[in-house]
Formats: sequence, C-alpha cells, structure tokens
Amino acid sequence: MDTSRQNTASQILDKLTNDILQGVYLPNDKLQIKALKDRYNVGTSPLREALSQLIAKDLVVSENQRGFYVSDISINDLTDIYQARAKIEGLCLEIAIQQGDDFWESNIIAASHRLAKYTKSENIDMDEWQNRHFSFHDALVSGCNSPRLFQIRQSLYEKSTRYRNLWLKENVTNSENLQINQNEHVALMVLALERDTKAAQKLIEAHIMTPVEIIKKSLSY
Amino acid sequence: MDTSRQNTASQILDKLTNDILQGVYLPNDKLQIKALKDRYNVGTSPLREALSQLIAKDLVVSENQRGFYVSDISINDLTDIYQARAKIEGLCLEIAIQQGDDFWESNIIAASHRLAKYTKSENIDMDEWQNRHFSFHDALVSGCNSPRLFQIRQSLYEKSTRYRNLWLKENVTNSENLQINQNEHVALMVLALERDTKAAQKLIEAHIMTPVEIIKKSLSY
DNA sequence: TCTATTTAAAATGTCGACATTTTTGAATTA
DNA sequence: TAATTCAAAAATGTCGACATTTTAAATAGA
Repeated sequence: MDTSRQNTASQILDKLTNDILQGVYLPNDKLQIKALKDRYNVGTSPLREALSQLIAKDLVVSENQRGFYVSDISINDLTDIYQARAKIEGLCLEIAIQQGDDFWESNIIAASHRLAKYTKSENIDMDEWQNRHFSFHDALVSGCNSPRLFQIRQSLYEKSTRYRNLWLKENVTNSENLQINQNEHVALMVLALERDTKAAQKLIEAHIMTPVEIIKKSLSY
Repeated sequence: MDTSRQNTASQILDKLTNDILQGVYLPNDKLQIKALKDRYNVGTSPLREALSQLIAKDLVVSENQRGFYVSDISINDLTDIYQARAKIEGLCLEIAIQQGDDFWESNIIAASHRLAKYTKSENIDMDEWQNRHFSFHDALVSGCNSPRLFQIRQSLYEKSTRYRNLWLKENVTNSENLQINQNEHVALMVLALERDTKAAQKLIEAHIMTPVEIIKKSLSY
C-alpha cells in the first residue's frame, strides 16, 4: 500500500500544489477539509500539515475558524511577481556570466539547440516545448552557484505559474509570438557567451516581462 | 483562557520561530514532539502544523519517521545567505532610489537622525540600537513598493538572524566597529538622497557583507 | 416584503489514542 | 572485547472523535 518513502503529508502537499497551480482549484475557492479528505483519502492531520505549508508558500490563505482558501490572483500581484522574477533572473544571470565556465557555455549552446530545433518543428507539444524552454533558461543561470537565489527564483517561478497558464492558453497556437520569443532566446545566448552582462540582464528582464500585458487582458476579460 | 484571535498553531509558530532564532534550540537539535507538547502545552495537531510551516521557512528539516530537527548552520550557508541578502537589498534600494518621493527622503533623514543620536549615547541598549538600525535600513528601501521583493528581503533577514546573533555577541562592546558602521550609514543616506544608484548599491552590498568575516570566525571557533 | 432573531446544520481546530517504525540497551555470540 | 542479535521502550505519523464556532435555514416581527 505504502508505495513511497514519503509521509502522507508530503504526498498530499505535492498533489495540492499541483492542483492549485493547474487550476483544479481556482483563486478564492474554499478548500473544505472534509471534501479534501474524501478526494485524497487522507485524515485530518496530514491534510492540515500540507495546507500549512501551502500557507507558507502563499498559495493558500486561512482565517481562524473560517478555513482555508486558494490565494487570490490579481493584476497587481501579477505585475509584482513578474517584476520581481525579472529582477531576480537578471541577478542570477549577472552572477552566472561572472562565474560561468566552459561547461556553462556549452550547456547553454546545447539547450538552445534543443529549444530552437523543437520550436521549428511541425507539431509542437506544449509540454515538451515548456520543458525545453525551461531547460534553456535554467542553463543560462546555472553558472550562478547560489542555492538561496535559486530557491527564490524557483519560488517566484512557482508563484507565477497560475498566471503563466493563462498566457499559455492564449499563445499555444500563436506562431508569430513564438518566433519573436525564439529570437530573444538566441540573442540571450549570444549575449551570455559574449559575457555582455548589462545587455543580457536588460534583455532577460524584458523577456520575462513580455507575457505580462497579454495576461493582464486575460485577467480583466 | 483564549487571549487571542489566533489559533493555537499560529501562536506556537511564533513561539517556535522565536525560540529557534534566539538559540533556545540550537542547530541540529532534535525537536521532539512530546517535549514540545509539554513545553508549550499544546496537542499534536497545532504543533505539527507549526513545524510544517517552519519546514517551508527552512528553519526546520524533517525526515519521515525520524522527526524534526533545527536546520543546520554552516559557513557556506552563512556566506550564501548574506550574499543573497546583499544583492536583494541592493535591488530594493535601486528601485527605491528610482521611485522614492519627498516623504521617502524625509523618512531616511529622520531614521538616520534617530540612529546617529543613539549610537553616540553613553549606555547603549542593544535591543534599542537594533530597532533603530533596522528602522534606518527599512526607511532606505521603503521607496521600493514591491511586496514580493520585501517579502524576500524579510525572509532572508530572518534566515540570517541566527548568524547575526553570533555577530552581536562579538560586537556588542566594540565601539570602534560601531563607529565604522555608523559612518557607512551616513554615507548611505547621502548617496540615497543624491540618487546615486550605483554607488549606493555598491555600498549597501559591502555594508551587509561586513559582518560575514567576523561571523565566520565565530563559527569555526 | 424586508429585516431580526432563533434554531438547526455544517465546518473548523484541537485532542488523545493507536498502529508502525525507530531507537535503545541488554543478552548472546564469536 | 567487540560485534551481532533480539526484545523492550520510545517516538513518529495518522486517524477519528468532540467541543466550539460559523454558516445556513427557519421563524417571527415590523
């Protein structure tokens, strides 16, 4: 029965996180204890422990005696998160460019190749494209060896996921946007390899901020 | 009996956080459920919920069926946290200098005055000095109106607390260091008011990194 | 009809109990 | 003596029960 080395609380945390990020539960949805217990087949304790961690991650809010709710989203929050992400990504990239070695360079070239090849292909599976896209950006900053900055970067990326999914729905078929996006990727690689810190930082910040205006429209329908 | 509007889990979270940061529990200490239940007079559930949040905050680690432990500290972690803090503080200050208005300026001047006055006084109470020091740095970055960046800043500050307390023990009596420190504060104020972003950023990063070498010595005894 | 008040139903947060796993330490063996 | 085995003790993680609070529904009053 117990297929994993993890405890129930951790397992339920993963599932809940995923379900919130993927929109199974929408912003402001009530997360009713009993309903969740039934859905995931768990008892009160591990469920509430998972919810406690989600509070610390800002994906859930709670009020005493009034239960748990999925965190709200808003245009203000969208802008703030993306701006913070852009700045942090710029910071990581700056350090990566300062510290990156030959392997860092070659990993960028490799990841860029995989992304470019797939972007040009006929039938694009969005999950696969996302993987390659993610890997490319990971490769760019991987020269920065700061666990804490990476943790912050990862945490902001997670917080942006619900907004990003709105963007993906709008742009999954838009090949023109995809091409603009791809040109930026190539430019980022070149700037990184040239160790042009300032220009690379400026571009990555703009690159990350690109979806914001589109998402804003989705949010205000 | 119930003196507050908070639930037990939140209250216990505050107490535990404080006790870990203040060294009541030392790095790697086992946090035994039963002992904590007795100490804080609470049941299993709220205690474990509090511990779950502490895990998300990196102050506690856990291993399935082996319980909870206070997070370790190390020279690597110390360096990483302080470097990340320095960068984030620089980022916040950069934005504050871009966006700060007259009130921002006047708040810096006021906080600087309160800190300077107290630093010059005869019998310095370290708690009060810390309050004024904290307020000054808060005033500097308060022009940056990004909730997320502030949250990151706050979180890193908290993570650095256990290290900072080592520094405070070493330097509580060292008036020479306090004077060097104070000169930097004045310089920071001047640069901020002059809107000299680059210089201010450079100085704040150095200012934050100053204690690191001293703390390293404390850590390796 | 609309607002207040009362009552019933539902949900939350906390507790102690218990099955399972880990740790301890004594007994046994080499 | 040192290492291994085994049994007892202790600790962890999960569960359902329950008191308290909130919400919803029903009733009464204006």
